[in-house]
Amino acid sequence: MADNLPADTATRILDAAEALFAEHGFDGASMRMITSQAGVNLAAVNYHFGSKEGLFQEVFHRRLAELNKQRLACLDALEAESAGAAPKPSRVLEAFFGPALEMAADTARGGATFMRLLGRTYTEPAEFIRKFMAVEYAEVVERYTRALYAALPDVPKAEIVWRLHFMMGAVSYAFSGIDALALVTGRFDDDPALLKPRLTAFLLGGLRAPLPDGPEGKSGP
Amino acid sequence: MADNLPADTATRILDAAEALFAEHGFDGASMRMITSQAGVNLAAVNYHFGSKEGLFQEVFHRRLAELNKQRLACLDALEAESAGAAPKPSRVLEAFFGPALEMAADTARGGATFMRLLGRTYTEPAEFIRKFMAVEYAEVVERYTRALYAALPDVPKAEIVWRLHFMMGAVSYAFSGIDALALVTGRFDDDPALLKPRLTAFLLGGLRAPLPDGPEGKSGP
DNA sequence: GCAATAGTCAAACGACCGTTTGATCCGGAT
DNA sequence: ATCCGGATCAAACGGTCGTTTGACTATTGC
Repeated sequence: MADNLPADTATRILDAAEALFAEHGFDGASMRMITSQAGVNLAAVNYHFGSKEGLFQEVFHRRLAELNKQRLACLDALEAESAGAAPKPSRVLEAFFGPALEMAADTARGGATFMRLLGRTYTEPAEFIRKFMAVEYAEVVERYTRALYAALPDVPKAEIVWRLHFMMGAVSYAFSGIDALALVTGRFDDDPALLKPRLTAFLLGGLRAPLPDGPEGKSGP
Repeated sequence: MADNLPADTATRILDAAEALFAEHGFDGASMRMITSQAGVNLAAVNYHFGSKEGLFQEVFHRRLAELNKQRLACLDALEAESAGAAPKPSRVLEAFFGPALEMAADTARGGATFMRLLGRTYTEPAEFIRKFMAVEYAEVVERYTRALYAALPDVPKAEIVWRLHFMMGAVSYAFSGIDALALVTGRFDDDPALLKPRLTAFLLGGLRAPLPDGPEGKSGP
C-alpha cells in the first residue's frame, strides 16, 4: 500500500489524502485509510496537521497557492503585453483556465487527481471548506472579474459575474469527470488532450452569448 | 424539529433526508439526524427503505422519475409541433433544462433543495450512486442526444456529447449554488427568477460556439 | 557525554455510526 | 372476541470514527 517513493512523511500523507479525498470525499476517506495508504502511523496526521480538517486544508493550499500564483502571473503578462488596452476575452479566459487545464492534464504528478478533488469540493457546502476557499481565491477572482469587465464593456457586470459562475461550473464538472453522461452514452474514446480546445471554445461561446432579455444584443468582437 | 405537516412517515423521512443529504452529503447526514428531523423512530428508515442506501435512492427516484417524465413529454410535444423537421437547438435546450429550472425555482415544495442535492451528487463517484443514476437517466439522455444531433447537423456528434456534458456541469453547479464566487464577490442581490434566462442564454452560446480546431465553423441558425 | 527536541509508535479513549432485535400497539378480517 | 399483519418503539449490537496519550527512538546543540 505504501508509495513507491518514501519521501517526507508529511508529503506522503498529503499525496495519499489527495487521492482518497478525491475518491471518497471528506467524510468517506478515513484517517486510517489515509495513513495506511501513506504507510505512516495513524497519529502522524494529528502530529503534522493538527486535525483531519487541517490536513484537508493543507491538501488544497499546497496546490491552489501554486495554481493561483500562475493565474496571476498569466494575467500580469497579458496586461503588460497589451499595454493599456483591454485584452481580448479569449485571452483572459485562457489565462484563467489554462493553468488549471494544464494541471488537470498532469497525471504523473497528481495534478489530475487534485483537479478532480477540486471539482467535487466546489459543490460541498461544509462551512470550514467555504471559508478557506474564499480566502484562497479572493485575489484571483477580484483581478479577473475586473479584467473581464474591461474586456467586455457591453456586457453588464452582473451578467459577467453570473457567466464566470457558470464557466467555473462547467470546468469543475469537466474535471470531476465522473462522466455521468459517459455512463449512458458509452465512454468517450477521445484523446483527453482535446479537452482544452473543446472546453475553451464552449466557454468563450457562453461568455459572449447574446444577452437574455433585451434585443439580440451583440457582445465582444 | 418535526415537520409542520405530519403526513406519511415514509414521506417525512424522504423530505428530511433530502434536505440533510443536500446539506451534509451522503456520509455526513446520519440516520439519527434524519430520523430526528423527521420526527420518527430511528428504525423506521430500515423498515421502510431497507437501508440508508435504499433511502438515498428513493430520494432521487421520487424526484427524477417526475422530472424526466416531464422532459420526455416536452420533447414529444416539440417534435410533434415541428412535424418532421428538426427543432431549433434553443427549443431542445429549453425542453431539457426548463423542467429542471422550474423545479429549482420551487422552494415551497422542496424542489430547490433537491436540485441542490442533485448538483452535488453529480460529482460523487460512489459506485452505487453512479449505477442508479445511469438507469434513471438512460432514456432521457438517449432521446435528447439524438434530438441535438438533428438540430445541429454541422456540429460533429462527439462535440455535441462533450458540450452536453459541459452544459450539465454549468447547470448542476448553478443549482448546488453554494456560490463559491459569491463568497468572494459579495452575494448576488439579483432576483433568482432571472437565473433561467441567464443560464439558457449562456448555454445556447456555448452549444453553438465555433468549433475549436477547424475553420470558424458556423452552427445552428 | 548529555540534555533537549522532534518524530514515530502501539494502544486506548469516548463518541457516533448503520443496523437488528423483540416487545408493543392497533385497525380490519375472520 | 380473536387473530393477524403492518407499523412503531426503546434498547442494544458490533464496528469504525477522529483524537489523545505516554513510552520509545533518533537527531540536534552545547
